[in-house]
Formats: sequence, structure tokens, C-alpha cells
Amino acid sequence: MKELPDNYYYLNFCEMVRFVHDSYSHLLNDRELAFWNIFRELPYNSKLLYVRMLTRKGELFRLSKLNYSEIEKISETYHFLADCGFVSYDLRHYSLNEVLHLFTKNEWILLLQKKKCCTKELKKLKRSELDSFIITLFKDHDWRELIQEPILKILNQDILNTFQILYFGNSIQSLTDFVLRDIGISTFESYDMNSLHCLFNDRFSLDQTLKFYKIRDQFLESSSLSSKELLSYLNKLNDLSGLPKHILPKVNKCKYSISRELERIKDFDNAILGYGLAEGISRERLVRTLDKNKQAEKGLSLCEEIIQDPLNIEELEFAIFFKNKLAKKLSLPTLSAEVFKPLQTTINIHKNEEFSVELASAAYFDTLGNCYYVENSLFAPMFTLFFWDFIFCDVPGAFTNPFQYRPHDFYEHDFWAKRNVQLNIDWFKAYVHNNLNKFWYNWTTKKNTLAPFIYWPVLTKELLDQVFLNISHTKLAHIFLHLAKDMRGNKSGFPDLIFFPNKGGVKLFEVKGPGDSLQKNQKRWLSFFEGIELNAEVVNVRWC
DNA sequence: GAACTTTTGG
DNA sequence: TTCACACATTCTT
DNA sequence: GAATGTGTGTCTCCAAAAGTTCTT
Ligand SMILES: [Mn+2]
Ligand SMILES: [Mn+2]
Repeated sequence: MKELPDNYYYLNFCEMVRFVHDSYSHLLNDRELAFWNIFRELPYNSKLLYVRMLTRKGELFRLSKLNYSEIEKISETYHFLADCGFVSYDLRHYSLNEVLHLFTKNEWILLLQKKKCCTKELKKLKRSELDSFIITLFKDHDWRELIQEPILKILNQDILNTFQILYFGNSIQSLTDFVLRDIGISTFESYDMNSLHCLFNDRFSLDQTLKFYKIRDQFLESSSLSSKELLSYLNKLNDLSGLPKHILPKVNKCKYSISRELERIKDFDNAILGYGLAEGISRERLVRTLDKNKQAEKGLSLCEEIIQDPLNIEELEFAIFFKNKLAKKLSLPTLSAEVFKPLQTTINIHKNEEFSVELASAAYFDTLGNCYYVENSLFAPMFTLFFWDFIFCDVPGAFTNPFQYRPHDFYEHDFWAKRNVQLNIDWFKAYVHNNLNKFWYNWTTKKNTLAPFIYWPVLTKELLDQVFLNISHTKLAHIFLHLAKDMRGNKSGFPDLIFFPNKGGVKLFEVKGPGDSLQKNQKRWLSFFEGIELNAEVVNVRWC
């Protein structure tokens, strides 16, 4: 773990804001521009204190809780911040409710002694009960006289939020990502960002995006909403316009979640309405809800529409299956589809609460050879290691900050086309065959670097050696091509175990304990492995 | 004061 | 924010 | 037994400090 300078948080903040200021100055409004221009001129201590406050939870802080060894002359420091509009400290602007959590139970009880409250009685109360007691106590008079120290309110928190969204391109990452990188916990690939690209074209699209995040956060925090409330969320989302391309999927996902909630509370009409607004991503739920709402004909024709132009294999398989189901319901002719039946074996092992079924099975097979519990952490990561240079190459718009574990367009349909990779088996065969050195070079030099699909602890040399020894380049090429064709859809569903028996060869096992059954994506991979003649079967575990 | 959760900071 | 599993309920045969 | 829906565990970095709850 590396040592950080004692003003690390300040340096990180400046690095981020300076980047945003330099590359997005044309998007920033007067308030945001002033924020940075005034901040830069603040005394050093005030800048430190402000950023320290930014990294903490909430917006109110007791001065006594802001003691940092590197920040001196705290009183002077916060007054300067207040004069420049970065904090305020007027108690009259706070409600009792906001201030409650700033003091511990014991502190409140001490303060209330002056109000001749019975200490023993109060100590018996739970925190939440004490809170409501205090609220009622001060219903008619002022609580502020009790407070003897300044309470600071941080201002302009929303600006940091805006800057983070501009810098990272999402609302998940934050200044802590700098720290995690700098102390060596997460290593990011050092890709080029020469073809610099703006995630937002104009102020309007940025504002709409900020609005979207606000609506989504509000929805995610809420619970057991009524039909009316859910609809109002849906309408708010629908009123947004001019959103940048990379935000649209998030909006659709949010519309989907809201509609799913409408479906759960059995407001099928509005759920159907909402699924329709989510542009494609929710056609399966739309069909199911139409069926629940006694609109089987409409569901059936939507199934046909999906079959004509499916979004992915999952959707296609669903449409075929459900079309049949609805046809039966409507007494229409049906097609009997061929069902894939994977090979099955049964093993009896002792139940041990300590280990999962997968680990217990792996231990069982390990006595007959070498067995590893790899699930999705073998083939997809190998794929990433082979194609590393394509994944991290500098395509315009792919990388906009140093904290990405994958390019922005990773899951887009034209991802490989943009990188001049033909999704063609001969090309893949040749590529795998000719790039083993590259694979091992990446495995060695990129170790512990964050990358799509990769979970490093599983990827040991011992395991990979056996994979290359027992699985031909041709078969690997087939697997990689399948992955490349639909990375989102095919990154999961791989069998639990890979087994190298003592007598030689390789087998993939999907472990199923009692009461568990194959999932759709697991079936698809098993059937794919059958197609390329790679041994894969289901292991049913019986406890004994 | 043990056992637990939440917050903090590098 | 993910995937796979466990478990409950309902449908289908 | 299949299909469907819901909830859970394990991850997201980790250790120390602060705060709460409940037991002895
Ligand atoms: Mn599994
Ligand atoms: Mn399994």
C-alpha cells in the first residue's frame, strides 16, 4: 500500500475539477465557473477544509467534528469559506430535524438536563424514540439556545456532483476512485485518450441528464409507491428530451423498473404503457403483461414481431416459447419445438454446511483429477486477455477519463466493427492460433489490472496451462467468437466446474443441487459446447 | 462492556 | 451492481 | 415437473473509530 501526501484529497479534487473546467468550459454555467475561479483564490486552509467537508456524509457539520491535523486556524478558515459562499453557519436556517443526528444520544441527554428532563428516563429510550421526544419537546420553543458551537452547512455540493458526472460519465464513481487507484487497490489500464471526446454536446443535454439522475435516485429511494406515484415518475422521465446517447439505456432501464413495479401492483394497463415507453428493452415483460391483462392476441402478434427482429437470443427464445403458449391458449395451431437435453450424471456426496454445492463437488472431482470452480471467470477472461489490445485501443469516445475498466462502447453492436475485427470463424481461429504469445504477455504484464470479465484470482498459470493443453485453439476460437457476437448475453451462464481427469481430457460440469435447475443462459452454453464437441454435462448432486 | 452497525479515511 | 441460487407459488400434464 | 416470481448471498477495499443497543 502506497503512502499518500497529506493533502491527497485536495490534489484529487483539483485534478478532477481542472479537467472538467478545461474540457467542458463551454458547458459550464456562470455559477459553476465562478465556483472554480473563487475556489482557486481561497486561502490554502480553507480549500482543504472545504474538500474535507465534501468527502463526508451529509451537509451539516459541528465545527468540533471537523478536526484535521493538517488544517490549522479553523475559526479563521471557516469564516473565510463563509464569506466566499462555500459554507454557511446560521443556526436559524436549520431545522431541528437536520441537527438531531449531529449529536449522540448521550450528548442530547446532557443538553436536555438544562431543560430539567429526567436523565434516567431518557437513557431508556431508543435513539429514534429520543428523536421524536426531542421534536415534541421543542414544538413550541426554540432548540437553538442549547447549541453552543457553530454548525457549518456546506454549500455547492451539487456542483461537485455535476463535475463528477462530467468527469466519469456516470453517477457511480467519485473522488474515492482516485484514492483506490493511488493506494494500489485498483489498477486501471493506461490507455490512450488522444482522440478526446465530449460526453455531452450542450448544456441542455447535461441539464436533462442531471434531471434524470435526480428522478432516478428519488425513485430508487422510495418504496411501495401507488399507481399514481409510479405514473408520475414515468411521466417525468418521458418529459426529458435531448439526452445524450449513452444515457438513454439508463433511462429505459429506469422506465422498465417503474413499469415492473406497476405490474407487481397489478396495474397492468399502465405497466403496458410504461413498457411501451422503454423502447425495446422490455418486450418480454410487455408480452407477459399483455397476457396477464387478457390481451393474448396482442401478445401473440408482439411475439411474432420479436421473432422477425429479435434484440438478442434470449428474447428470440422467449418469443418462440411464449408464442406457442399463447397460440395454445387461443386454440391456434402450434409448432412443437425441439428441446435441448444436456447429458446428466448424478453424484452422491456428504453434505457439509461449510461449503457450497459447487465447492463440495469440485472437491469430489479433485480426487479424480484436477477440478476448478470457475463459472464465468475462465473463458470470458481468456477472451479479454486475447483481445486486450482491441478492447483498450483508442477509438474516439471510448475513453474519456483514466478510471475506466472498459471502453464506453463495449456493449454496443458496432464495437468490433469499429475496431476492424471481423466476426468470422476463420479469422478467429487464425487470431487465437497466432496470438498465444500476446495472451501470455497480457497475463503477465496486466496482472491485477481491471478489465471486463476478469477476476484475477481464478486465472492461475496452472489452470490456464491445462486449458491450453486440453482444449484446441479451434474450440477456443469458437467460444470467443460466440462471446464477441453478444458479449452482454453470453458473458454469463458458463458451467460451474472445469475438470481435467487423471486419464486425460477435459469436461465442463454445471452443478445442480436438489431443487436447482438449469437457467436459460446455462442451457445455451451447454448446447453450444455440444455443438463444438466440447464435453459438458450437468452434475446432479445428491446429499448422503 | 460485548456485539452490533455506520462512518471515516488512506 | 452482478450473477447464480434457494425457495415459494401457480400452472400444466 | 415446469414455469414464474421473489428474495438472498457475495461481491463492490479494508481497518479503525464512532455510535447504538442490549446483556451481564
Ligand atoms: Mn453456478
Ligand atoms: Mn450450478
